[in-house]
Amino acid sequence: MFHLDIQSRKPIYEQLMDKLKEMIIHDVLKTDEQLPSVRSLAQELTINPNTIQKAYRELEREEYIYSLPGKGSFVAAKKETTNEGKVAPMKKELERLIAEILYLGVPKEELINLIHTISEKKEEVE
Amino acid sequence: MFHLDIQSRKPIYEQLMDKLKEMIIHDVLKTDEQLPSVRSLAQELTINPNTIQKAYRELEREEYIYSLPGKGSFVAAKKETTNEGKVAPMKKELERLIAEILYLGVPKEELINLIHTISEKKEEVE
DNA sequence: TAACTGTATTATCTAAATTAACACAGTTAG
DNA sequence: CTAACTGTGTTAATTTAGATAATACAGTTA
Repeated sequence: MFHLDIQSRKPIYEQLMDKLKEMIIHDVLKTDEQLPSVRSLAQELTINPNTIQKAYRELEREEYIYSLPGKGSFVAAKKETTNEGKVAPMKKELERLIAEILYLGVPKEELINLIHTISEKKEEVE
Repeated sequence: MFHLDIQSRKPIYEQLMDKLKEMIIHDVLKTDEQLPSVRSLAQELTINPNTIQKAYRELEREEYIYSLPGKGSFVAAKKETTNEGKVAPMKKELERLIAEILYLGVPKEELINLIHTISEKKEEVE
């Protein structure tokens, strides 16, 4: 299903969260679609089930997925937050990253194009 | 000079790198300006000198600063890289962040405005 | 010479990430 | 009903990165 980098400085459960978020955001995983079970995914990726569950727990807390004990874990319906408490730190991080990339000489047009490209891919889906 | 969050999940040396990069990028610290010495900054922030040095070493590796043994550490001249090996992973991270923020319901215009704002601040300086 | 600089080393402590080995309860197909 | 799935919880052990502590050495400068 995916490939994780064990050597990476980024924790495995975060890498997994990123991958799953990406698939949810890009509608590769559809609303109410069932995710691989904790144990099967652990076996497939040859990592510990507890690590998978940690990722699932966090994704549930962030409302990207929901879990039904005994049944499985599923993709949650999209939920427009605009919750500033949640979005504000992400904007802050975005700002930092953009400033640095511009400083390194990447033209702003390239970044604006990036936004448009991602945004169009988003509309394809809705 | 700045304030660091000891409780943060982000390592202290990375927080320090971010703050210094920000000041260099926004020209608060000018080219060839001397940075606080490892020891004085450690004392001011009440953190270990080794932690400061780790930040400085990394910043030197990324060519944001240069160090002269016996003399001090100084802000490096701006260096347009467009070095894809360095910029590519940052773009990847940017892409991830933008996709998530858009998914959460922030309008793309807001992000484009952000780019313009940062970009203008950048031109003020050049 | 004294007081600064950066740099390096070695040891110790701590917290987070990960693994391991379970257990318990709800669900479902045969 | 049972067997094989699900998610969830717990407790312990291991590993690793980050941070601290205590020095040391060499270059710079007033």
